[in-house]
Amino acid sequence: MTQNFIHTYVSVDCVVFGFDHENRLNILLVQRHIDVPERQKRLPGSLIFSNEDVDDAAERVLHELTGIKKMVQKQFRCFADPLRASNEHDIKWMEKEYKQQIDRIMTVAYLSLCKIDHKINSTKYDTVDWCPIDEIPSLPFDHNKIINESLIEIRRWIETDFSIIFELLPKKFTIRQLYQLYGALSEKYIDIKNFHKKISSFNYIVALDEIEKNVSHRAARYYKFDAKIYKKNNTKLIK
Amino acid sequence: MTQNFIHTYVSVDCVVFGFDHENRLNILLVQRHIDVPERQKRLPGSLIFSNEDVDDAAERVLHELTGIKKMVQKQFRCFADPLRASNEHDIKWMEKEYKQQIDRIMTVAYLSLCKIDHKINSTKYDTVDWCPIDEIPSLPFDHNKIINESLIEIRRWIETDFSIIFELLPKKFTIRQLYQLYGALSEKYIDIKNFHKKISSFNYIVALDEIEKNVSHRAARYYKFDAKIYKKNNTKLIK
DNA sequence: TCAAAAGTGTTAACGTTACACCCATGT
DNA sequence: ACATGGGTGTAACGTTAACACTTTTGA
Repeated sequence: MTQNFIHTYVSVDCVVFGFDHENRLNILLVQRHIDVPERQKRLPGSLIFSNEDVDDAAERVLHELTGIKKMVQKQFRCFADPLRASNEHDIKWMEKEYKQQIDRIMTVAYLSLCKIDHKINSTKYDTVDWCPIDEIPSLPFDHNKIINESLIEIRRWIETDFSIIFELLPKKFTIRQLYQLYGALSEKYIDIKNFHKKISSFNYIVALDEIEKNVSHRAARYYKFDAKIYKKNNTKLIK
Repeated sequence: MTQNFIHTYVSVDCVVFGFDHENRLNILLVQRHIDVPERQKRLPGSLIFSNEDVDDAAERVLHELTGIKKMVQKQFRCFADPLRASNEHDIKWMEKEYKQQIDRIMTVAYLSLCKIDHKINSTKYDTVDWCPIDEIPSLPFDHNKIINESLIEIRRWIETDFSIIFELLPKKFTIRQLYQLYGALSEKYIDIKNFHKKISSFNYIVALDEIEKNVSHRAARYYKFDAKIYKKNNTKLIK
């Protein structure tokens, strides 16, 4: 009986979202030359060290991935299907990557958000690419499942704390940009005019002097998000 | 480098909520005679087996705890502080419980809900007691921390899916009972009269013929919750 | 001048809040 | 009779939704 208890490796995997200029959600996928011939895209992740908490491991992975120190991160689910690492290719890859036989592996999945124009400076991966969520290829392990769950989770997150949406937008943004992003993240439809009126009525959405340039229509005003004001009286977008 | 990767035991711990007749949230705590002299209350939990998924382990723990087969359960967080199992008493307890040296242990915490009048038929524990959340004693490991987080989580859960609140109520309930429970689980204040009107307007809240007995005021009607109707048009309590 | 989107204004519908009022029951 | 809570009605208020109208800009 007692010998049946699991004694396992544990990893973290990070789903990093970005919002591109064609109004699509994207996810960061990585590749390394070292992975040839199993070379294929995957979610960034790592086994956790013996004296490391999972949150710290996720922070480390995110830093190795982007070069950014403090990214917003949220643990959302532990994936522990006993067969999740039983694919032949995946087993080979693990042996190569970790230089030891690994039987079973559990992973704790994290969600993170990144402004898509932010420079990505990876110390670990050779290739780090944004991939639109509609074009995610078949990934190793249960990474496709993790991504599907993360989509549910990011939507829930926006409902709970609207302000995290600004992590995905440039510092200066137009209300249309915010509208498009909100549309990509929420089931609820709002008329853009009414959205405009509502958003601009919030005191934590601060109008800037700057407006768009070289657009073939009336230029939109840029706005910024003021986190301090938001914290004082955080209004839900939809009551 | 490679030898530094964690290779660890993993457990699940279950926070089971109940709602008592004094309108207090309660949590199930357990004790076993075998635990003497370290005997103390703790959250129910178990190491997971080598061929077991975490969700299945939680289901097993809940069944061993209550005798109930299919309880509502929700994974809410992995706790992996490297020092969470470093207390001397906790280490001794683990040796006794699992008959092997255990260095580090991660746990995946689950939230579950139970009608407080349901008969508890534990196959594993000698003592299973409801404990009001205001009277939770000091518990081993990080169980107090887990409970604190579970309170945040259950509130979030109610916001996302109002219907789970009925898992905590008897099958027949008065609107006042529902109101008290909602008050214990939500920050939002609603006037009881308006709450009554709103709730009774929902078609998934079905009025029964039965009314209260032996109360020193006008007897309240009993209602039941119809999950099928709810699923068709799930209305949020507060938009 | 046209197309496209910014931005403002108006109104009706809807939901919420705050009470007033009557009902039923045990003490 | 009174206290306590059940249950219904209503009017004021605030928010949302739908849409008309004006403004700005490039082609």
